[in-house]
Amino acid sequence: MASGNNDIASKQPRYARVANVLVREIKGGRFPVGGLLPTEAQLGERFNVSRVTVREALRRLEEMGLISKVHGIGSRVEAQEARDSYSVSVDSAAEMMQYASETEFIAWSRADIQAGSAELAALDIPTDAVKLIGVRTGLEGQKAPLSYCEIFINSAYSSVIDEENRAREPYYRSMARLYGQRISGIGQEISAIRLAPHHAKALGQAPDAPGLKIIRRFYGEDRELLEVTINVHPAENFSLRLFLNKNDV
Amino acid sequence: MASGNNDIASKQPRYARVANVLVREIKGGRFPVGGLLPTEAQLGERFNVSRVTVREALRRLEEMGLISKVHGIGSRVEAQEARDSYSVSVDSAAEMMQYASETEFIAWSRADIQAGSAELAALDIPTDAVKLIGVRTGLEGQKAPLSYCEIFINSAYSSVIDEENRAREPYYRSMARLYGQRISGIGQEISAIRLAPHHAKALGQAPDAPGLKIIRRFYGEDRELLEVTINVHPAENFSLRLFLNKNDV
DNA sequence: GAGTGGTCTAGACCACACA
DNA sequence: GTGTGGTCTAGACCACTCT
Repeated sequence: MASGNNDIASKQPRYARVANVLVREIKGGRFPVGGLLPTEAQLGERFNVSRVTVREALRRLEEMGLISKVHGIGSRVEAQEARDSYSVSVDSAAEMMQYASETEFIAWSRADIQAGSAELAALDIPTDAVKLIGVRTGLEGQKAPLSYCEIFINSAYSSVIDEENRAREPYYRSMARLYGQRISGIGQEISAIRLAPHHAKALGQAPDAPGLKIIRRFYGEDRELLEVTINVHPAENFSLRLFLNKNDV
Repeated sequence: MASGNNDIASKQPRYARVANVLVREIKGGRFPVGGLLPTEAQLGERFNVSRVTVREALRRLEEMGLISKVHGIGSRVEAQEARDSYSVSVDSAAEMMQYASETEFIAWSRADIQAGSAELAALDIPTDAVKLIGVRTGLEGQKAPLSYCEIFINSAYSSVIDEENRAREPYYRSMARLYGQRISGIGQEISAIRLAPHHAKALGQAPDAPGLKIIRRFYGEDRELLEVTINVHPAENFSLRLFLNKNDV
């Protein structure tokens, strides 16, 4: 067979046609979830295209989350409908967290907490942890702190805390440097609260003023929980912005 | 040349070796941001691999956000460092927004607003819009509403609003059905507020109680702003959860 | 060993951007 | 027109999984 795209009534590439047919057939139930697609060779024969073209089509299905491929096994159907997937792309996790690069954490107190304690259990922290309480401020002693922080660090990595009790970079980044631990995922839980007296005092706000509370969980390679942070921001000068880009599909 | 991977001291595929070298060279400044990479043919010659292999390598760089490809032009260097990218994967945009599937929006009032008015300008809405005010409730007349809503719909798509002034699905989904408009991106802006009297009344809360305010902007194909929603939730029974998965890289 | 996906090649034509 | 990336083919060997 020559090359190019000679099909009738077709302006789209061949792999797209193959992909579309397969998407429709998966949606229609011809290939049930959990089952295997025909082999690449069989699909090539069926659609009269080369294996490379079949693979290009399957790549799209994979990106859509419809199938996964397993070496030596085949292409497994994972879902009947393409997932909606949105991505947050930023230059660094720090930027996503909206740490201005010129902020600094100042710890006021430090405590070691045993796994199983009520406090850790409430936060789903399964390991021993070091708890730091403090505030995040702009650099060079600005007026009011930006947020009130409680930080729990997995004891296995507690050496990222230096004696100075100040930190100009997030602890998970220190972990990456010192232990080679990379962040594999971040959970965020955002809610509004009424500032407690100690929050209000630390932030220079009126008691009972509204505040934004953000709990973040940082997970490492093996879904190990590395760090949990609780940030309380005064409502007045803080909002969280996220832009989610729809992925292909 | 035969096939396979005959290189010395190399267990990784050839495209990976090509990709690694290029990543290092981009990082090192050999190919400046904004400039073009050598053509695929030139790279194939340099690394002694076929063009298909070069393309596989460039595909990786593209996924890392290091380059973008422009048909007829070349491969443009976009960044010196791989971006951190986190994705939110959910079954639907509705789930991401944490609409329980059993909620319903009830509009109390409707108004047409001209582009350029102060209200629209404050929200960066460039077009005429229809403004709906109402609440989101659980189905079957539950107690208190879940949130107080203001919804601005681009006038060009206002026919998604039915006369009943109730909606069991998000309007952007109706747009997809009626106009074929797909959501390409979503902006979220989250802040804590003190409930205004009309919020408190609608939500059955004490005045001045804290609340979570979420402004969402829904963009269509051409970055056209389709819909803006403002949701105010009582602090007590609402928190926003997001899980961000680190992408490859 | 048999069968699957993973990688690779050489060569070809098409679609797009720019001069 | 010239040159780029986009798509496609036929055929090949490698790496993995299962029997």
